[in-house]
Amino acid sequence: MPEPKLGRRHQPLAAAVLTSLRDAIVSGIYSPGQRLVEEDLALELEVSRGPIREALHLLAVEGFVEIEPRRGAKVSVFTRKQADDLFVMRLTLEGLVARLAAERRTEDQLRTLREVCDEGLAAAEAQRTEDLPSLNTGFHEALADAADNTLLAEQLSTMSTMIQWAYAKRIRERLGDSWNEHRAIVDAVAARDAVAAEAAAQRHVQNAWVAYVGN
Amino acid sequence: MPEPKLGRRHQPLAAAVLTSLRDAIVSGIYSPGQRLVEEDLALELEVSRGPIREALHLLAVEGFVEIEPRRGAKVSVFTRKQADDLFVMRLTLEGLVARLAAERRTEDQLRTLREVCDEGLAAAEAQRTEDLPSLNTGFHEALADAADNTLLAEQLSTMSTMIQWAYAKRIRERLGDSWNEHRAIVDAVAARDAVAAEAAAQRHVQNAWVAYVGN
DNA sequence: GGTATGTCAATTGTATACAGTTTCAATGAG
DNA sequence: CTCATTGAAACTGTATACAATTGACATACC
Repeated sequence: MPEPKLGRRHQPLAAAVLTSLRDAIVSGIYSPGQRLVEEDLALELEVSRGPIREALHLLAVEGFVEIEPRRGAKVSVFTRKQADDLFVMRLTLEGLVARLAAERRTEDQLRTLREVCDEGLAAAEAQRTEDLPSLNTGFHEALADAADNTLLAEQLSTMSTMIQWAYAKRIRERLGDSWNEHRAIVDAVAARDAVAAEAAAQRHVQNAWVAYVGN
Repeated sequence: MPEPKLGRRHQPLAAAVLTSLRDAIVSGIYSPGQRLVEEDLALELEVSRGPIREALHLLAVEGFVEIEPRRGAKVSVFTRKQADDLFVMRLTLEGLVARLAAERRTEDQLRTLREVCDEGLAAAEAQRTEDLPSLNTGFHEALADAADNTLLAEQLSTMSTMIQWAYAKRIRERLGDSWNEHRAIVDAVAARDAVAAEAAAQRHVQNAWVAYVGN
């Protein structure tokens, strides 16, 4: 096995394969419903079937692929309903994050939140749209950090990836608008107003939903 | 390979291994922190390392074991905080289920809910404690069915298993009391009162928490 | 002509073999 | 006595080989 194509060794290959496949799915290289044959993928990524298998099964748990015994894996197809179900869950959990953040935040965490938020607002006003996605995830990570619930943060992370993918076709750039909503969350968190924080976070996700779905 | 010990063939061995291991962990046969060596498990369950590996990685995603690269898997150790974090999440999601159920239920679903609830109340009054666990999960499954959000139902299912495990040592039998709380949820669902349903469900989980933790 | 059946290719499920790391203990030096 | 070194054992990560099942297509039968 000379010069493997993906990430460096000894972070297990399966991990590299996992992210590689997930990226390929999310970015649309593999389209929904498409069959994912283990050996084909193995050839393509230049590893043996073992790591591929593991990655596929993990992706099945995460929900990106569906596996039927003896019939193999295929990229998940999302009905509108499933996507909406996901969204409702995220709405709820994002509200929880905001509430917890309001209750538990330290002054340090509040400071970083403010910083990220200001940066985001500045980038939005300056139309530096290429920076907005990473700032956006940065904001939500900071909020999750303040909420201090690792499990919740991980859940939300995969969920938001899935939602992004599920609604990919309909996304209109609204990353600029969202920073005013971010600010509202930060203000509530600063005031330790749990109810307001939760409401603001839910409004935020709600608006994203409207932008994605277009109703 | 003559006469494998676990479930019948052609539901993949990995699936059988998965549930077998999870049961063993939850029931305390493997204690928190204990190392889970692939080959030992393979010998014990009379399969090769392949299925064991897969099952372990899936359990890692579910949160029952932790895997460090090149160092193997061990049963997760739960801090009090992590358990509480889990509980908060469940509290929120269980509330969401009740709310959705109140909004979306059909008459049929309401009928089954009522049936399960009556059965549970009867069993509780008759002190038939051995029937209560399955009736309890039956009730929550029926509620999830009415809520009509598969993803949410699956999430909650694993979460409740984990919580049961995490607090296992402290569980006091409160399965009898809980049926009055169940009834309150059903009434709210019947009246299509989403707010009341959500509140009742959260009260229910909250009480379970108190019983588990003992504060 | 339509349905049942048999055969074959494709693909997954499982086992085994080997290579590379990590761990742990014994040994030796300071 | 403590700490670093080194060697071997244990274990994981990966590859390859084989067995078993499925699905499709062709063929035979009613």
